[in-house]
Amino acid sequence: MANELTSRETDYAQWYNELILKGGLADYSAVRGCMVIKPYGYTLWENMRDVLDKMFKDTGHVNAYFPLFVPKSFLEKEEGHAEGFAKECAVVTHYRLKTDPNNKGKLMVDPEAKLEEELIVRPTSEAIIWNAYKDWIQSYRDLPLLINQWANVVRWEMRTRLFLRTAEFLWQEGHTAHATAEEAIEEAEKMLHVYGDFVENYMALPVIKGIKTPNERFAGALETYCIEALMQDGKALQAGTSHFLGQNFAKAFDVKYLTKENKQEFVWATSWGVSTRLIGALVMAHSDDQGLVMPPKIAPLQVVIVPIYKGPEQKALVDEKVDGIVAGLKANGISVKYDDAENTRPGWKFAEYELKGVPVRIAIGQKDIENGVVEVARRDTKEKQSIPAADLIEHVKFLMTDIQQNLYNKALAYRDAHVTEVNSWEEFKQVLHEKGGFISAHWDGTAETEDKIKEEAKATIRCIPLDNPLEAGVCVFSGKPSTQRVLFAMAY
RNA sequence: CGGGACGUAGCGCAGCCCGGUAGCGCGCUUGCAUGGGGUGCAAGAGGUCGCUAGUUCGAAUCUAGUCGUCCCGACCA
Repeated sequence: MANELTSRETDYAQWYNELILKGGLADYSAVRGCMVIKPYGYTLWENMRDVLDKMFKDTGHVNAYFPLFVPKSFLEKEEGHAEGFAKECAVVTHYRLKTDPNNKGKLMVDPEAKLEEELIVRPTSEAIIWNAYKDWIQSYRDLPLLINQWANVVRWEMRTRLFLRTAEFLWQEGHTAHATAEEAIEEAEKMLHVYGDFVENYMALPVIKGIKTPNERFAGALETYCIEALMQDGKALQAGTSHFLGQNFAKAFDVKYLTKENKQEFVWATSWGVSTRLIGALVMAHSDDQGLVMPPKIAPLQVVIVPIYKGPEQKALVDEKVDGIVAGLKANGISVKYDDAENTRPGWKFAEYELKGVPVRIAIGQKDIENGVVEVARRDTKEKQSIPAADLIEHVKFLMTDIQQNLYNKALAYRDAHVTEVNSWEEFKQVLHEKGGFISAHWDGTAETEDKIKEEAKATIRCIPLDNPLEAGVCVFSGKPSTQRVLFAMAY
């Protein structure tokens, strides 16, 4: 075995990194904290993006594009927002280089090309977008304004990890403006459900929808909604967020509209986003010690066909069969690759496509042709089956939905087995360290207790689930009265 | 920002202690065989040893500096 992977049990973090690198999703780049997203990984992102984009459009949103650079003064306007992002911003101070007179062949920043005002590479686009909205919104007739942007953003993180936290990442950010608070809240909740729908139905990953505690809120938001997913190592991962921003940005950027009654009012805002981080979630949720496992609905490649033959005569025979299969699959909207590369043998290909997580593999050789069958292997269970050639297309269509469902069921069973109710601090720490997963526990509702728990146990409140039942109890840490359980976990 | 590791061929590494002009495996090229789970044999191509300065007849190796990347923690999507 040339390409042995580190197992999850041996070293989960290393297993994760190896899957990304060896699976061909991404590579480290020459720039600290920034990665190259390779074609296989980028195709995955495109597939995710296409589905989400359609969902956004189906809910009335349109795409636009705003500048990469944000004037520093814009970022300052919303105080909480500025504070939240200030320490991780890349800053442009000059606009020109020149050849260094003291160092032949080297370039230096031209000190005469200093910008009047520094430009910040967007860590998020609220500021630049709300500055534009000021001019776009005059009347209640201009509302709601429902805009999304697909973009890259930069956050100068201390420590980065492939897909989970890179200095530059790709994402979408929705920024909407509304006439009333109710409508804005409804929008923020609607988009949370769009995200939940996407992650569950396309990524095959169950999520818990909830709201963040004030401590964990987005900088500048009045309410942050989130979807939380559970990874195979028992740590939680925030897969998407949607924020009700109140009138904070409208006030900061003076965005008012005229009501029907001819009165000036500040507009109400939301923003919501998911990023390439979702790819990290996908990898950690479904993959195994043999490699990646891609859910069929968004897999970069759904079916791979490996020919098995001796000599050109057999190869020609196989080619002919494969032509028909490829056409049949494509006609059914299934992506397929016929890998007839000569420099690798079948066994190598089998292992390679398992590493890449291609949901279905088809092998065809002389024996199969004689028997009128093809060999079909599914990545999730690694089962191999001989299928009558005539039934192949239908069978593959069945596998696409069955694998998708199986991955979801597996992830759901794992998640459900890892939500634990605890009623004492001892129990809390024990479950957290021995079992992991979500811990449902009473909390007194204070930021102080939340901080102490974080300090002592490294667990944070992931969310207060939507429609959380009220239940009288005592805080697991402080012993003070509590009205409901919240979900704690160690998180990425 | 603290702690740890590393930088030598496309990739993974050895050589460094004890200085003498660079090697192994994979991959790549060509040929023949092989082909139902990471092929075998043969012949080839490929490296200013991260960068800079110093010591020396001579530096991948010793000294000083410098740049960069990764991993583990605290902070964050």
